[in-house]
Amino acid sequence: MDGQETIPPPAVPPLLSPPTPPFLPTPSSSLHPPLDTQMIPDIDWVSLLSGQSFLGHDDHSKPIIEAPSSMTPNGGDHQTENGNNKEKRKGCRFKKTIRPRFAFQTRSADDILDDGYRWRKYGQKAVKNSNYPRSYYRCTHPTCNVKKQVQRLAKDSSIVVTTYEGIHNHPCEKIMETLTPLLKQMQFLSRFNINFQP
DNA sequence: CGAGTTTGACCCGCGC
DNA sequence: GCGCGGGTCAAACTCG
Repeated sequence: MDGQETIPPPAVPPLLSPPTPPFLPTPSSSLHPPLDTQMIPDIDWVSLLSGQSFLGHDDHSKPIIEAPSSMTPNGGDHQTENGNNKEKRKGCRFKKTIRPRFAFQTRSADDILDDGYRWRKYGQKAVKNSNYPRSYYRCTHPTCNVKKQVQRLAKDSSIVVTTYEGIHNHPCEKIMETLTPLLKQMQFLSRFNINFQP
């Protein structure tokens, strides 16, 4: 091992039931959490929202699936400077890097669960042994390279399997939108030394 | 008009 | 070496 962690990959990623979907239970009414998801009580939402890693800071926060090597172009940030230069894609695509990856199932009518981040779909593929296509999404934040795959279970079409790859390096927009006025108000009130005591 | 989606083509890794 | 399957690109298209 050359210093790199090799996480034993599940040959076929088992579709584990969730400890935790990383969708964010924000107070925003625009969010539509899946109908049947479970939350991990100990998840570090602060770290998650602040864009820090929430994986592996403790035993209980292990990702559901740790995939070993996801193929990411140029270590994850792949931009062809000239779109027409397909030759550049040769050889620099699919560099193997280790990125945190985890999946979870949700029972939902919607394929896309609103996790508070903004996603842009960049592909869709029919998957073998499945009637449902797999959709590929990328975080729209300019410096963030998190991806996710969304696919319905062939056996149970009401279950959506979402696989996240990478960690957001920016706060969740929707939560920040919601929390910012709240925090300002708290700051304002704290000036007058108001204690919130029961 | 900009942002997001669709979709066919392309590329790569892997198993045989 | 070849074919298959999965992942990504990018032009065309749609939508607000």
